[in-house]
Amino acid sequence: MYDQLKLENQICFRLYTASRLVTRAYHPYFEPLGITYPQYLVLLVLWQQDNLPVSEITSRLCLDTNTVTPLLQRMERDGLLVRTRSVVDSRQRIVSLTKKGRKLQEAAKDIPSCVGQQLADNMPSVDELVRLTTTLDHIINSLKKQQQHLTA
Amino acid sequence: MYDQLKLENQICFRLYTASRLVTRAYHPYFEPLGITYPQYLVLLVLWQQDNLPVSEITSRLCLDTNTVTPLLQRMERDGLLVRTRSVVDSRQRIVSLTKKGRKLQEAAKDIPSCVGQQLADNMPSVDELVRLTTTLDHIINSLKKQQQHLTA
DNA sequence: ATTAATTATATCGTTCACGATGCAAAGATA
DNA sequence: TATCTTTGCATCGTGAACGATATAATTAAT
Repeated sequence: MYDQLKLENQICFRLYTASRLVTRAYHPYFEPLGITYPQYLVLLVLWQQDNLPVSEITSRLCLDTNTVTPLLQRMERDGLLVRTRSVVDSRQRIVSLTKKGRKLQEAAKDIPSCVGQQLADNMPSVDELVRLTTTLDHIINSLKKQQQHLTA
Repeated sequence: MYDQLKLENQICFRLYTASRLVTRAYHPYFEPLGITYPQYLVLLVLWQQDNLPVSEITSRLCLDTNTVTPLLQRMERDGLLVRTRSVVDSRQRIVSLTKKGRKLQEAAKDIPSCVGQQLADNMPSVDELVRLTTTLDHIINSLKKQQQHLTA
């Protein structure tokens, strides 16, 4: 039995599990709003800056168009946004929030603190969450560089 | 604009992205073996202890049967394992590795260190990875407790 | 021993992720 | 201007995740 193949020694498994459980913690808050977690991420981007081309959304979320395009199509179907063709470059699709999509921001503004509290509850220190953030950024930036041939 | 709704302030997004990118880092190693990341997790469990009921696998991976059952079916289809009915409790399905599934352990034993090196490369310190592990365990255990009504 | 409740797993439908491929518009080159 | 390449997005197929529901076997209760 190789020690490095034990489940409890896998950082990847911890990341994978933590990510799933945290997403699951958001679910009860999303359900009444009729959105999913990835849709929430798209909304976060657009609330911060509206009228973006698809490429900008994929870039900010580190996702590819084959994930984002269908995601945006469903959100358009649900009346959260519209996708218009750019006038300057008709290959580009400009994504804009509808009134409904913009209005959701108000309803969502308390969600992060609610989930954050759940996380902080059994947490030794707030400092730990700060360090977590820094470490995750290291991992993300490192892997983004190494995988640029895939995303760029 | 609410600060707590900015993408760069979301721990959840970092976890989600880090998890995806790390999984993606494993992909080149899995492809020649013909397995996926979740299938690798199942193999990790079974390499550690063979002949487990489905419930034990779901429990160790923090996944539900509606995810694991199809996963096991695909792995059985690919000849990595077999699912037999328990004699003592015929509701239970005992999952056992085939020769092919057991043999993959040899081929996989160097994967963790390869990916680990990629991670450690742009990492300030090894200590940081240790703290990450601890923090993720805190999050996982805390959320597992809170979400027990869903998984148990 | 029936009936009722619980448990173990399976099925179904929807929504991601993502590799591979396609296609039309824009830009570069000849 | 014709062609060649690149870019931006879309489509397709497969494999997860997961809520909801179903089914058969075990256990508990009457």
